[in-house]
Amino acid sequence: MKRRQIDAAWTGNAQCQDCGLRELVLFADLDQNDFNLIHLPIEEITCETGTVLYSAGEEGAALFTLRVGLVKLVQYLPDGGQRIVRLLKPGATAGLEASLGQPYEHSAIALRPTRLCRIPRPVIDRLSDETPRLHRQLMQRWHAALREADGRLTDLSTGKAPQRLARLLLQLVEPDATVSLFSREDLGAMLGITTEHASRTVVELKRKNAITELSANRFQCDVSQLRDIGAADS
Amino acid sequence: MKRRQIDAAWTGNAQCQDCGLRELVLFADLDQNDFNLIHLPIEEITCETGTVLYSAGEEGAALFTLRVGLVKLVQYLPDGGQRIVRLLKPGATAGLEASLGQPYEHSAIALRPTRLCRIPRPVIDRLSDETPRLHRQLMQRWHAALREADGRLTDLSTGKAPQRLARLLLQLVEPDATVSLFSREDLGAMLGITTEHASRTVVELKRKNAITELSANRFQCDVSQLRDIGAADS
DNA sequence: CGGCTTCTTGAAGATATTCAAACCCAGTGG
DNA sequence: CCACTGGGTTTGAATATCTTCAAGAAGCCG
Repeated sequence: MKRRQIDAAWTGNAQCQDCGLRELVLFADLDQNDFNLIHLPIEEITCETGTVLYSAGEEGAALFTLRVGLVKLVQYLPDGGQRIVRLLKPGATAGLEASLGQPYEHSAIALRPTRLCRIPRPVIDRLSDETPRLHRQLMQRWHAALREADGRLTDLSTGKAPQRLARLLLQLVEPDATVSLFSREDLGAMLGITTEHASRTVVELKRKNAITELSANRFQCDVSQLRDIGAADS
Repeated sequence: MKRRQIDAAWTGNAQCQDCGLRELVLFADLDQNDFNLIHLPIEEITCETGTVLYSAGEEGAALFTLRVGLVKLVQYLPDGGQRIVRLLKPGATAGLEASLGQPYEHSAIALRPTRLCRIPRPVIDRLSDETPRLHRQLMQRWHAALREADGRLTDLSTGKAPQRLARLLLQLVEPDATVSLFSREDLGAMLGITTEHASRTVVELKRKNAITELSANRFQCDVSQLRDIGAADS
């Protein structure tokens, strides 16, 4: 897996006022006066699978809003292994710690081609001082992140491997009942199992026809069967 | 285990300005003017092991700051089992969701005799509107809760049972190298293993003399050995 | 076509679960 | 006082699940 830093992937300055995701993103509540407070460019970044948005321990210089794609937050374990701590979907925020002046706690890596907005910390600081409207949104973000984290524990770290995988798939299905899966290594790091066992488990669900491989790592899901498997292990 | 609701356990109204934990608690940054905004009583509550502070799904009417003791936040699984999502130690905050007007996401239950302050939501709302000083603290709380949650995943849901238990013990040791443990059932719910296996694992650490039972559920810890066990499984 | 990585498969052994039974201990009532 | 009871804990044995190590298959890229 090639890992590129994000320096070269600049797309252009964002037009937040016209953002199609206004409802979703951090600036949902801001008005025109608030936008006038922004004096630093908010970049819109496009990057491909494997791109490292930031690394654990770095100074938190910016915060990211995900527009398209999928991003993993990973923490490295004492023994060198990695554990995926959270998955970010469009509308989610990465690097919230930055808004508190803290270094990043995870490494953020794109799992698919991804588009996101990079909001420099000074912008957050400025807005934070001037408008309370941002606070509500920031808190909501913290809250959402925490729910995600709790859910990861109850959904993806509890029960047998097939249950966990089924629940993960249910979190990832598109409205058309398809899923793009990522590498078996990442799957293992998500579910807390070995790469090999992740592979076996995928095969097992395929054998049961709970999922059907359409093309490389794209699957058609039998949602109701996945729900059965995820709920109680038969 | 008897579970009492907290109605009867009222100790008195808190004197926040004089609070010995000012550094630790939510109101650390407030000044006299801010305190004047508080028009509802902040109760100081004392409760014993097993007391339910609040239950998942209830309207979030207040937020709690833990002064003494230990509190578990549990989420109930689809299959009826419970998983302990977080452990709160003195200085931590329970029920942050309340400050966003959301229902509680967990049930909070005391694992030991506990003292805490109950801050009604209107107080938070009022202060939130009037003083930005509270925001920083609230964010810090969210941040801390999130770190806790992430840590639970990497420390206590990864690796073999003895490793997990060792790491949990290290989180709980007092300065004098002793630990008060809770029930085997709760241990299992923390570590993601069965009650029986939790029991066996405790016995195993006792056999290795990594811990020594002083009295019922009080142990003397060999911290350095626990660290070894927690790091790599031998 | 190599050479590389990722995915899959196999088999042996380690680790955890399940179900059942024994145990301990505190509280109850005869 | 002692037997009885009920909760939580411990133990045992059989089984299920996961890991480990090793090797083969399948893709991908130069």
